[in-house]
Formats: sequence, structure tokens, C-alpha cells
Amino acid sequence: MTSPSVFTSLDAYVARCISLSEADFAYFHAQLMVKHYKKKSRLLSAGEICSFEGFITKGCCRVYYLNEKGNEVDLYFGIEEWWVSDMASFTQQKPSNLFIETLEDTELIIISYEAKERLFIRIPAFERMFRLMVQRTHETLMKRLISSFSEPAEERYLSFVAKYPSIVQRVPQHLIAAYLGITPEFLSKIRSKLKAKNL
Amino acid sequence: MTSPSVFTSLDAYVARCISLSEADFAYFHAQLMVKHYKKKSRLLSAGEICSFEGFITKGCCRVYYLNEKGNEVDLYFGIEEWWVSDMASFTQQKPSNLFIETLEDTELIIISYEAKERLFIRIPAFERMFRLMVQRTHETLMKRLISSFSEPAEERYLSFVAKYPSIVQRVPQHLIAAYLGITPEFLSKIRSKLKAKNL
DNA sequence: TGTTTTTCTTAATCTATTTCAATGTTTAGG
DNA sequence: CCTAAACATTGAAATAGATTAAGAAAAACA
Repeated sequence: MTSPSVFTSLDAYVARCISLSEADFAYFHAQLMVKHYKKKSRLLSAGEICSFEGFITKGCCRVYYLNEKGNEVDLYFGIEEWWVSDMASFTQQKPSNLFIETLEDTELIIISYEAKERLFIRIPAFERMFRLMVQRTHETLMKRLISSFSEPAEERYLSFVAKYPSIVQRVPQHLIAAYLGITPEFLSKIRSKLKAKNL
Repeated sequence: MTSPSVFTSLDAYVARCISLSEADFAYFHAQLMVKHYKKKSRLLSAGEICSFEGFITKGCCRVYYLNEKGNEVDLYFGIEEWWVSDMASFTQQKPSNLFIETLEDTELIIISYEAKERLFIRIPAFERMFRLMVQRTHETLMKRLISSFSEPAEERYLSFVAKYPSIVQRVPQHLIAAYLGITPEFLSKIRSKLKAKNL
């Protein structure tokens, strides 16, 4: 258990929320599957029922949807220690509107709907852990909504860079534009304006 | 228990998520407080720690924040059977950035932080009930973010009217504009344009 | 009831952002 | 290493929505 395993970072994540015995951890691990995907793999497509919640241990994913004009709009990017899923689709086992795709070769620990239910029955503390996880996600989303209403694109971009410097390195700019809710052209303009300023 | 009480609608809400014994319900009720507020009462101000999660049994509230320009931006309106709170502030017992205010005379069932913790300890099923509640809230917020990125103001207004007809009746238009992320003037323009079309 | 305050509308001007189109640059694959 | 594809930049024209300011209508209030 003390030697580094695939589960190390996930276990640490869990331990920050709830305390578990060794036996609990073992049962937990038995409910999980480790998956490896190549870059540009599709983990979920709109119309499918999302069959997993995935904790990223290596790599990077994007979660996006297609709007009526056919543009891809990124909801969020996940890197190490993030969960990716379409929670609504997963929880209610109904078809998703979202797409999930890897942007790099990615290692993911996934839990299925049935496994999660088993986990809740056997170790109710996981209800709390997932509640806290959703609450955190919700808080992040709320802040994002607020900033998208209050701040002009330039500030939102600067905040994004400040908050997720590693994502900026790893994700192509047109996807970041999609995340910020602006066109790639406009992001490019913002960046060149910023560059002009800082010189 | 079968005669209508203040708790009737909340109990129904809870029962849709988890099943509880009579004794559980009694303990649950003992953790709650019923509050009455006049129209325009302030339930929470930015800077305070949010001390409650409130379930509206009668009336209407708005949850909003002040952006840098000093404009009030509405995050959501709560009517009967909705929860109002600043979840981030409440859960982490840290100062809020939000304001909560009644728009009508309002009856609210509130639970405090301590009472909620007691409840979780005595009846762990409530972890699930609140997890499901947050998940639902999260899904709603996600949809809102998607529509604010994808749809022009006119469509967002039409969706809002279609989804929350009762709120449209009860809430002044300039607040709905603030909810949609546009100015009251622009909403007015949209409405007169729509009126012209439909005649 | 009349009066004050809040809410709603209209119009002119201004701005952030989009769209379109063209060009340049980097990356990936054969 | 070369070529195609993906990605990024730039500029001009178009547009959704903001801002300002004024007046009309409705609601609250005394």
C-alpha cells in the first residue's frame, strides 16, 4: 500500500475527504478499473449514456458539446487529479449531450454506475466524499458563470492563465478560446494586444 | 404527520431521494427552523458567512452578487421548493461574495451548519439526499453556462420564459435581465421585437 | 387620492466581439 | 524530409449588446 501504485493520487484525494480503513481502500480499489487511452480518443459521445466517472492520473481531457451552429464549446479541461464525466448522464443513466476526448495519452481510473452504487452500500462514507466532490465542482462552475457575466474576455483569459498555467501549456489555443466562450481569432487579438503592452 | 404542516413539501422533497422512518423524520424536523421574512429582507450579505441552507415553502428570493462596476447580477431566483444558500460559504464556513434577498414575503425552512452535521451523523442517508440535491443544482448551472455561451439573449429569454413561467410573473424584468446577463434596456428591446413579431 | 418611487420603454451613439477571408506557422504522418 | 493537416495571426466589415439620457407607465405609499 505504501509503494506507489496507480491508486496513490486517488487514495490521497479520497483521504482528504473521509477516513477509511485498509479494508475499505481494498474494497474501493476492487470497484475501479484503470484505463489507458491514446491521444484523441473519444471517451463519450453525445447520445450515449455516460458509463463512468473517471479520475485522471496522467494526461489531459476535454469535455465539450456541439451548439446549434455546430461549434464545439469546451466546458472544461481535465488534467491530473481531476474527475471527468457527464454527471447528469451518469447519475440519471440518461443520454448525454456531451463529448469527452483525450488531448494527450491519458491514464484514467474509472468507476461504473453499478460499482459506485455497490460502494455507497458497503461504505456509506463515499456518499460524503462524492458530495464534497460535487460541491467543489459546483463552486468552480459558479465562479466561472460569474466571471463570464462580469468580466470582459481579456480578463477572463488572464484569470485562466493565472489559474491553470499548466493547461495553457498543454491545450491548443483555439480550445482555450472555446472554453472562454470567444472565437479563436479574438483570443489571438487579445494575446497580441497583451504582448504589445508587456514590451 | 399526515395533516398538512410547514414540513409537508420539504418532506416530500426528501422522500423523493431517500426513504426514512417516522423517527428519522422527527429527528430531521428537530434540526430545522421555520423563518418568516418580509419582502425585501436581506438573508445574506457579502462578507458574512452563510449560516443556513433554506428551503422555500412560500415566497421568492434572489441570489445575486455585485460585480466590479457595482451592478447586481442575479445568479438565480428561488421559489417554492427551491433551496437558497451560498453553498461554498456555508460548506466551508468562509465569507460569502453573495447577497440573498426576498422578493416577496417568504417562508423558509432553514438548517444550520451544526444541525446539518448532526443530521449527517445520525442519519447518513442525508449525505445522499444532499448529494443528489447538489448534483441537480449543478446540472442546472451547467445548462445555464452552456446556454449563456451558445444562445443569443433573445433565445435565452425565450427559454427562461418557457422554463420558469411563474418566475416571469413574479419577478421584475430588470432582475430577469440581470439573470440573463443583459441590460434591462436590451431586454426591453427584445420584448418589443418579439411583440411585433407575434402580431 | 395624489405623489413619490420603482420599473419599463425608446432612441442615438458607442464598443466588444463575431464573421469572413486571406496568409503564415507549426505539427504529425508517410 | 516533405507534404498535408491542424493551428495561429491579421485586418476589414458587420453585429449583438452596452451606455446614456429622457420620458412613460406602473406600483407603492401616505
